[in-house]
Amino acid sequence: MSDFYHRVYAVCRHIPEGKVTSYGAIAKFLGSAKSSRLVGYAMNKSFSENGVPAHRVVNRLGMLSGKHHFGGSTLMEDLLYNEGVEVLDDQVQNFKQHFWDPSDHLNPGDFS
DNA sequence: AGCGTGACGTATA
DNA sequence: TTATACGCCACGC
Repeated sequence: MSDFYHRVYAVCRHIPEGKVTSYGAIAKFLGSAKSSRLVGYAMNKSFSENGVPAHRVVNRLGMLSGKHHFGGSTLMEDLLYNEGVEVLDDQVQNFKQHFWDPSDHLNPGDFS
């Protein structure tokens, strides 16, 4: 639980369906605001983990920057769309509306 | 123990 | 406004 990766996974698992968040938001929530890249890096590794909805994590623009890592198919879009998130041209529509900020719903102490 | 890496984010030109 | 540059830092080799 003290591992950065593990904390990232934990936060991701808490993302509700139909919601998305950003790498930066997660990084900030974990206390390493400048380690947003690590979050993405961690997501990559998350494929070996179970229950980590990596498709609900996009960059701060709501862009599916990681879809290429989902096999290059529309899998990521499909997953999101299936949860009620509109996706067009690799971008989440109404991103602000679907955005879910960890720091607004989770207690940082639970991840210490 | 040092070096390269990256699904980001922000600052400049 | 679009394009490029660079800082960031945990992880794996």
